[in-house]
Amino acid sequence: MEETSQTVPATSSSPAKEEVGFLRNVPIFADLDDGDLEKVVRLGTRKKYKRGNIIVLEQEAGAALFAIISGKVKVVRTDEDGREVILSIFGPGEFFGEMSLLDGLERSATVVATVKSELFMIHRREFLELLHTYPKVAIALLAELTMRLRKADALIKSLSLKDAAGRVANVLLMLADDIGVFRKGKVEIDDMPLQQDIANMAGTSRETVSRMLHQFIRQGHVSLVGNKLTIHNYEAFRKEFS
Amino acid sequence: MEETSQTVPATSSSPAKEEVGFLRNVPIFADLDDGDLEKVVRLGTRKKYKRGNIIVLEQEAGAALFAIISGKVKVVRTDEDGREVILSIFGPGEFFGEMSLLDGLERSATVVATVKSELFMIHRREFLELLHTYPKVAIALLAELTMRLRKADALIKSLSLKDAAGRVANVLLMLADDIGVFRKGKVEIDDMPLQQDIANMAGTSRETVSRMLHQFIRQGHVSLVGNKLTIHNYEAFRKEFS
DNA sequence: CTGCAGTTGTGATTCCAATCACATCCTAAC
DNA sequence: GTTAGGATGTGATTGGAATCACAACTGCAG
Repeated sequence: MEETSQTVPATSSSPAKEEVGFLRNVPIFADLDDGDLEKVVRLGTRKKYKRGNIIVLEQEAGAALFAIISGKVKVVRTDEDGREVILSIFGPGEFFGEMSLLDGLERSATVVATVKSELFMIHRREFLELLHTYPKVAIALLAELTMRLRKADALIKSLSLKDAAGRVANVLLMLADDIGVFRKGKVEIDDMPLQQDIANMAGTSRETVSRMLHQFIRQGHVSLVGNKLTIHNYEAFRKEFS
Repeated sequence: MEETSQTVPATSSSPAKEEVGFLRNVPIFADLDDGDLEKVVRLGTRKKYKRGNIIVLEQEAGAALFAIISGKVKVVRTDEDGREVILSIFGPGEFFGEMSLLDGLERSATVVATVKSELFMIHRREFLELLHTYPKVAIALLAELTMRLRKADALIKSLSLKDAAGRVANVLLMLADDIGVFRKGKVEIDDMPLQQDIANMAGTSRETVSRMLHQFIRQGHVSLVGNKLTIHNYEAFRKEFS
């Protein structure tokens, strides 16, 4: 898949047309029609980041909404002594940065590109306009925030009530839901995160993640080939580690 | 404070007028003017609950928005073996139930009245109408959900990175922010929750909460008289247990 | 007042998981 | 290929907090 941004669009003098495609995968914009999407595209800019680049920094006042065109980012909060929690991992079609944008408070987390990524950025002013012009977007945003709250609540429950095995299992199940490929009861998770990152999502240590993963393998719940993990029976696995 | 619902309103045939008062304390309705508030009041109904009553039950499909007129509720999720996490505690002016309402999914938590409470309830259909009629409400709701996400993220960080002392301190600080009275660097929290409930917010055991509370007292950070806890130096306490 | 259910305080014990400490394995660069 | 840095596997040790077990206190009901 190569960029073809030099292709001349048929109906407009702006270099849009096929650029609006990625916006259609972004849930909060999905309801808009082509014309509106083009307007949205013109409100923002594209930005590229290399693996490890910081996209937004905790405590910065800046405010913009980012949508991921390609790549992957993690949203983290960090300790005084450098230990980090991963609050979310986002991929293509997902967006972030809406929080300080909606309430004007400073950013509460840092966002880092975990691989080379291209993002679409809209500044606060433009986004708020958008929100008022297209109530649909506001409603879609409500749905998205709701989903995130549900996920956050589930994570809180897991962190509060489960032991290390349960918390690691929970992360695997979250990954399955997010990026897994379901096929006949099995789920394949290509492109597993590093064990350290799993640990930072599960609120445990890297070593414990390693041990739990192998425990799951010994128990026949999952198998791991290279970077691809397979959960053999999603329902059974979920049930065992609620 | 006695109910005076039989007082005849001056301008309307409905028994509204002084009933709209409580809605003004509800952030998502705060921007509406008197006339609109009266309409809102007529869309819903009042309900009373006794201490311990279940207001909404996890996994129910039902959908309604509840605003608290008086009293206090806790939002909990429960284990197979009965252990519970408290996700939030809400008091007068706060609302809940918007999630399954916005995304149509089943409820993900149970809500229980912790004291005698009176609630105002609006059904899904009416609320969604409201959302479309008054975009202001949608925007205010976005702000509220954002705040809840911030709180959830902070809790996740606390649960992931801090030890028992830090997590209990964190709950005290949350309570301070929510219901504390600030005066010259000190914060008084009247009406402290049960230790068991603090434990269920901090992801620890009741015994540990007891020990940590006494540790804080020995260290001079807080004092406890009857049911009132005082944090002697909010900033210092926060800093020590970030 | 008496009693009882609910709440809290505190020791003793147990055990899970963090940490420490390496060995090993990978892969990506040279 | 060789090498180096990152990532992972796994034992040994330790510590923090859950759990168990009661005692003490509190308030409310009768």
